[in-house]
Amino acid sequence: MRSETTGGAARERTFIETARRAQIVAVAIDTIAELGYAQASLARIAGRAGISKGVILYHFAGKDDLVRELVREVLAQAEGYMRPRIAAAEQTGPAMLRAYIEANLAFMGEYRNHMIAMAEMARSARDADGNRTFDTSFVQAGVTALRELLARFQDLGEFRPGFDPAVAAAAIRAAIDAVPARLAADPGLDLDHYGRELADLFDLATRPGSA
Amino acid sequence: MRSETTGGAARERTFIETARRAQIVAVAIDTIAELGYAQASLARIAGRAGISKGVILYHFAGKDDLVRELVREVLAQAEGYMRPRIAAAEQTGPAMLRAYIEANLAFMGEYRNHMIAMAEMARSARDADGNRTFDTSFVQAGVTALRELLARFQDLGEFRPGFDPAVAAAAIRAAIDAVPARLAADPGLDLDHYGRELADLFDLATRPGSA
Amino acid sequence: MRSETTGGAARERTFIETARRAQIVAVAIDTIAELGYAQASLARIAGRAGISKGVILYHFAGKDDLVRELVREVLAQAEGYMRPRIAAAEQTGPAMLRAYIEANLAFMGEYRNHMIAMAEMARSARDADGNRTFDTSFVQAGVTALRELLARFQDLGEFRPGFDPAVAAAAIRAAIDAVPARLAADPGLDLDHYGRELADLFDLATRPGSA
Amino acid sequence: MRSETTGGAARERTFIETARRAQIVAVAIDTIAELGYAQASLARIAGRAGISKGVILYHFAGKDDLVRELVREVLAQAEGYMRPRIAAAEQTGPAMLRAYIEANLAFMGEYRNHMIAMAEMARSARDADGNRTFDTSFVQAGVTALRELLARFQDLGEFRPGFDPAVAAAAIRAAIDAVPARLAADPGLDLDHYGRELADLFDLATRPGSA
DNA sequence: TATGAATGAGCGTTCATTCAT
DNA sequence: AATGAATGAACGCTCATTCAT
Repeated sequence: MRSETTGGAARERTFIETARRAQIVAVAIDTIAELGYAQASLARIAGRAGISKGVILYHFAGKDDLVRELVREVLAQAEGYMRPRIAAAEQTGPAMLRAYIEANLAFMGEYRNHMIAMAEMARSARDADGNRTFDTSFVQAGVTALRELLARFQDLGEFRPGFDPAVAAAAIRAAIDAVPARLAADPGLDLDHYGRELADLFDLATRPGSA
Repeated sequence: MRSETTGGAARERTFIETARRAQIVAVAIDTIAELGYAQASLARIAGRAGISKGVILYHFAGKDDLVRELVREVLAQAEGYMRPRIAAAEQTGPAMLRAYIEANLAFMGEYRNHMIAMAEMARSARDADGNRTFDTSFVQAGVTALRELLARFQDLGEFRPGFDPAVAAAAIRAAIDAVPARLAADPGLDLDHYGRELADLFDLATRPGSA
Repeated sequence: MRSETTGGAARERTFIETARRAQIVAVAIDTIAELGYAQASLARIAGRAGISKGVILYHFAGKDDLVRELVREVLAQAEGYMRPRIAAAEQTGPAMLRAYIEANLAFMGEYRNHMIAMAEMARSARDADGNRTFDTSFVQAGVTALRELLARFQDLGEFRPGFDPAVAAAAIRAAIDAVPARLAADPGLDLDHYGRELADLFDLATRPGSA
Repeated sequence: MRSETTGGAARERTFIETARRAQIVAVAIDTIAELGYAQASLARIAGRAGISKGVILYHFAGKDDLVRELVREVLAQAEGYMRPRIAAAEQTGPAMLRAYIEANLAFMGEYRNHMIAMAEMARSARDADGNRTFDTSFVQAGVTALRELLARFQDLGEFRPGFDPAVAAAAIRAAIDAVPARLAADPGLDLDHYGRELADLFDLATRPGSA
């Protein structure tokens, strides 16, 4: 098990351990996405994975640890997916904003459950005292990055000067984050269309020289 | 006892019963808003209300029933608050959209916990099998009404013809629904400013003759 | 349940609650005495009491609470039993010491399991970090009271001046505390005889004018 | 693997095996002494030893086996330490009793954790059914040896004829066995003083011609 | 109308132990 | 000789719910 023996020395991971951890995280993602965080008990996750509850606790220090790993993983995957797409866009404000929105939606199409699970996590995961485990921090992080992008190009005159980048960033993120729920309700949703429409809306909303 | 929305003879409620139900719902709203749905056990709610757990189950058929009532109540309150404000606006698409957004934000300012609790509910409340108690239905309802408004005035030429009213409605609702979370993180948030900014963004995004 | 509703206002206890608490404490005493603290799980105690595990947790805030109540009760009982016996003795050092020892042994005869359970508690009960729940404190308390008695009458010249009251008190308490274990091993032990012998030994050991 | 005290062909132990067993026992002693028996899980012991849990179970048949070995070892060490000290004393009852008590205390000073662990064992170690692993047997053994010593010299007239050697032996052992706990509570305890005081007390209590 | 009592399922976690490697 | 992987039972505890009063 993790760090049972070593005193923090970052110990290598076995092949089998890596595989199991990945499997467990994957099953956890699906479970959370389908049943919600509160219903995703270790027993339920283990059951779906066809393993005993103990296995999870052998590989993870606790439910918290599993959840944290899960979030880390999805975040890494999302970034790995989206960063090149945004980098590939023309480096102007509007083009990057469109690329950002569309890349997000594309990621959702390919990693649907990952995103649904993340949305669940972000809003539901709390400790026993009711304090948020991720007290908006990682949602906040996304909003902040976006706000900075908007502000930077607003200063350069590529966006309309009048709007508050904080509010715009929040609105854009919210529109994106709402997609998983819609997707769950209507699995046939056309994400390409959705992404383009969303990009259009916020493009117009932030385009210079309109107000 | 009886409290399910029995289809049959909708038995009158005594004064005391009405009062108790209202009290319980009020405490439940605050509890959910502060601690989250998962931590809002009947025991906790009863404790904060200064009554015994049994009282809740005397007045409500179960937790589900309480939650359903809670949602019903908040929705009714929200509608009662917003409808006149929207009706008071100039009856054009853009004006009504602005009124809609600003009324929503204003409501949040005055009934903060109500809205936070609603957001918790919408995303968290599930039964033991993981099925959503409100399978997006009431969020959906809000989106649908908004979509119809957009579509109607789009047909009349008061909105830009090119956009998909469904996507726009979803984006607007999402931006509004994200506010409670931001409010929880930053209680000093200026809702008037936020509302105006949001209205500006979506006004520009939907204004005719821009694309 | 305790303090579910009230905010510390010491709420009266129902007849039934009092009875249940007493029953549970009694069964817990027997269970701990017979099986040891570590084996005395809530489930085991409940099983022996013919009730469900939940009942215990309904009446006590947790295992800790139960244990604390148990200790409190036994201590109170022991004091109620012994105090009059010691008070009834001639108020000289040696006579009181003898009365103290014999009263202790007599109590053990009548409340055998109580004392065995106490001994278990004193030495075994620890929290999850390995810290003693009763870090020798209540054993210490007994030793301290005894030491003071010895010291007081030593000053008055009723005990031999040469000995260290702290060591003597510890030795006497230890000799007494060892009895439950012997009793468990040999249920036929003659406690009267044992008590008299013990009193003789420590009488001689502390008598003035011998060294 | 084999490590139970098999009655049969007592298979030789390799050097490495002997070393590992000794190491494990040593760590177990410290762990039990510091955290108590209940907290001294195999995982915890292995962790402190820097080895995997499996190693312990490779070298010992189970936790029981480890504990038994531990006790055997400490007893052997204690005897090796004390026997020469007692043999070196003048071979009279009182002198040997004093030597016995002081040798015990001296041993505690030098092998503090060993004795604390022993005390924990003696009173706490039980199997899953609550039966004592050492049903007082080894404590009993110590008491018996002491009782025989007292009885022998009592017959020779070197001790006061009136007392019951069984009770006296039990009291003396109890006084000695209580020291580890006091030592844990007050690490600065002066064991020499304590030993001398104890010896004085029991010397006077058993001296001939006093009653 | 309300309460206190009790239940049973489920939770996350710890643990000694087994087993293949 | 040693390890890592896995298991299953048990633990203390929380919860929604039932029921007699």
